Amino acid sequence: MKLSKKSDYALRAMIYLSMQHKKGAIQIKEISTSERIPQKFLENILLALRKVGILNSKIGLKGGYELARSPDLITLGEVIRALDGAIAPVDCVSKTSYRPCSEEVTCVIRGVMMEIRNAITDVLDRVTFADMCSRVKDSVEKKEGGVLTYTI
Amino acid sequence: MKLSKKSDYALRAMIYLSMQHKKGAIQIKEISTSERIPQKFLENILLALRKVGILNSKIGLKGGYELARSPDLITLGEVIRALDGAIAPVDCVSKTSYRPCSEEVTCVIRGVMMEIRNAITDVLDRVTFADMCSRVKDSVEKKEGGVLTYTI
DNA sequence: TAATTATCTACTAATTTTATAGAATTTATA
DNA sequence: TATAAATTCTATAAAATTAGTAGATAATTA
Repeated sequence: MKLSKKSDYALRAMIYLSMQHKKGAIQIKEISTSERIPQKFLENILLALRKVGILNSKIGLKGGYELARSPDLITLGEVIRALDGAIAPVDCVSKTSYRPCSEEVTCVIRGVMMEIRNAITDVLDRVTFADMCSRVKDSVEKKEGGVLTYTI
Repeated sequence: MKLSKKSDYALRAMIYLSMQHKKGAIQIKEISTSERIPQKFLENILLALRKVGILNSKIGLKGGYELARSPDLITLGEVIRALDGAIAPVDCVSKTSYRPCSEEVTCVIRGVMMEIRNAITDVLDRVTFADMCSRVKDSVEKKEGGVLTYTI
């Protein structure tokens, strides 16, 4: 029941990009140093997000990545699915990678896992990166002294 | 976000034992063949459940395993934690294996993961093996022809 | 005493996760 | 048009976790 490093990095990178939305392309290197994510690993992650249409990229000098859509139209669930595949705890209750379990007809574990999957996706498919930005801002404002930096 | 084979096997074995509650010790071999679980693997699993006080065992002829408590006093969460450790998607929101995340003060991912952890444990710490037994029985009754066997 | 059953210690195999290497391609701009 | 800077692509490697196995030991019953 663990979030992979890959998805964790992806969420952080996505929050970073959402905070800079509409400010042009951001380079991998900038994200990787700011968020302390191994650069080569982050390359793979951002590439995957581009391939599913969450990010746009520009090659060459002054190139980089930016959101393909407004942050309020991208959910955490979409990002996690792009990297880790199905969110469901067992495949027999997955929408995106359904496979029947061995004894589906009377599988009672299935019922419980379905409840859990729904509970998880209720959160992940509802929360957008616009929400995450608000939370970051709230979190920054609450800090005494009002330092201008924030960390994801 | 995947349930391990180990936990899946454990749940199936526990449901099997719950269905036979108060009928004396059940041998590993019987569970392993009925539920199609590799016997040696199941040994490890049942041993782990005994060590945390969920099962009792008897060695020797006519020995075997049985529940240490009534099925309505054992939750799915307790079993999964015994085998896979923490249920929380990231350690910084785990009750049982808490570790601060790198930038906890303003970690907004933490907030979402906390919601998810709560959603998952709401289910897993509420549903007991007595509930699972009822579901199995319901599922059997609904089957046309009323075959007397059930499969988990 | 013999058969049966859990227990224990220690592996091994397979899979998944977490990266890394290096060449190829594209682009801005001096 | 050369150069530097950036993504892209293909491939591999290292590490960690998960899944499963082997075989000897101890306890119990009949």
